[in-house]
Amino acid sequence: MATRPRTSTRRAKQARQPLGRDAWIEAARVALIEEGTAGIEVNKLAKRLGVTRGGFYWFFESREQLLDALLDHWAETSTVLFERIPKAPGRSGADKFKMLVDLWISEKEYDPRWDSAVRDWARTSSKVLETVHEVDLKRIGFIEQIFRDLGYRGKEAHVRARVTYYHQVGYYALGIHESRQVRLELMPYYTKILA
Amino acid sequence: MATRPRTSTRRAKQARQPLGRDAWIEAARVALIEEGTAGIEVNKLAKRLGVTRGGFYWFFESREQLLDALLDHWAETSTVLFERIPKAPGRSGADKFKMLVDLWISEKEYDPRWDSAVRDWARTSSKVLETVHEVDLKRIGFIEQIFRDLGYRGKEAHVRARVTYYHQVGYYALGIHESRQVRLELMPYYTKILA
DNA sequence: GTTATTCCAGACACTTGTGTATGGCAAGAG
DNA sequence: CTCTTGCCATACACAAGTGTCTGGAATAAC
Repeated sequence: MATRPRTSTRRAKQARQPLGRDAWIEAARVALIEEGTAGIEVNKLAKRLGVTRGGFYWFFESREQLLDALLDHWAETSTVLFERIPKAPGRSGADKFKMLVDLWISEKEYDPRWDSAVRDWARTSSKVLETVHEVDLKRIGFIEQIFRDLGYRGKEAHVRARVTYYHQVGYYALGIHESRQVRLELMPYYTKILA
Repeated sequence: MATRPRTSTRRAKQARQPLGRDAWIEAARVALIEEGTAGIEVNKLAKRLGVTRGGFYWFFESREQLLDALLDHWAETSTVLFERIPKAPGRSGADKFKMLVDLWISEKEYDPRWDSAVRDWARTSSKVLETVHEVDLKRIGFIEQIFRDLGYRGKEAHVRARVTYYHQVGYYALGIHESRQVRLELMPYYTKILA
């Protein structure tokens, strides 16, 4: 009665290294970026992690609960990068604007795909949409502060912040992949127009 | 042996009025907007149309073929609105810019949700992404022409067209719903900054 | 060295979607 | 009126996903 080779089924021959709740969330994040919410399937995530679904329900009650956790994760980590720019001590308005552009162009700390994926998700989930709105308003507020430091007042600072932010969101929404160099070449024009 | 009330099962008591291929595509379009590609299910569309899936496979070989038809439909009808603006006879650059803003704000001919939905779709389908890219480039070309009519030259016209277009895409991507009045109030600022 | 806890494998029942096959009504052609 | 063609209902087979349950291995606790 063919006993299965139980031991070698393990994720490697390494010592036991349990996944933990965060690993499932991270896998869900990647899946969301690559395939959208429809791609977040417990089976697929398990395969991606090199296990079966067995352990999933130890961490989460349901797939729905995983999605909630994923959204929370995004909300927690998506405003910090913008918040610290206007609050940077001893920097001029021009410096801060440059910091903002760098944040977007370098794409090191800020991952636009992560952002875009959540935004897609929001289009079909009012709950997610609400969260995204809150984050957007916070970010625009921070950018508006930058334009105030540049000397703009009132509504003009607000509209300039909007144009800047919406433009960037649109850029990512288009799914363009321009080289870093091309984007740097266009930067002076952007600076002239916006700031 | 309980014969079913066959006659009254019909979509109404009206005379027979077959759906036709386009009706299925239109239903798919609505479903895409409301729920994304995952929401495009043959069963749901049938329910929406008041029939069963019986007739679907008379028009389409598969669900996949419906999606292809839907993408084609979008590509065919999504550049025309932009194309005719720069080609409008006897209009100044300022007029044309205003026509562009009107096209976006009125949201009569141009349905931003239809656009956004396809863009979301493109994020997880390279085939769709390709089509969307082509459309975007065409549109930006038309807008660039408007800025040339406004007197801008070379790269500046190009970047201004980009900022304008990307900003608008971003605006819709954010899923904001501002009143027409609010948007009209902000318009002078936009005009000052962009044109 | 027991014992308990943590995490995972695999089988099961259930649900929901696709595509096929068959039969039948309705409307126009003859 | 008859017959053909267009369009739809319904039943069926199949595939794929979710959530539950049971058992078992690996590690930590004692």
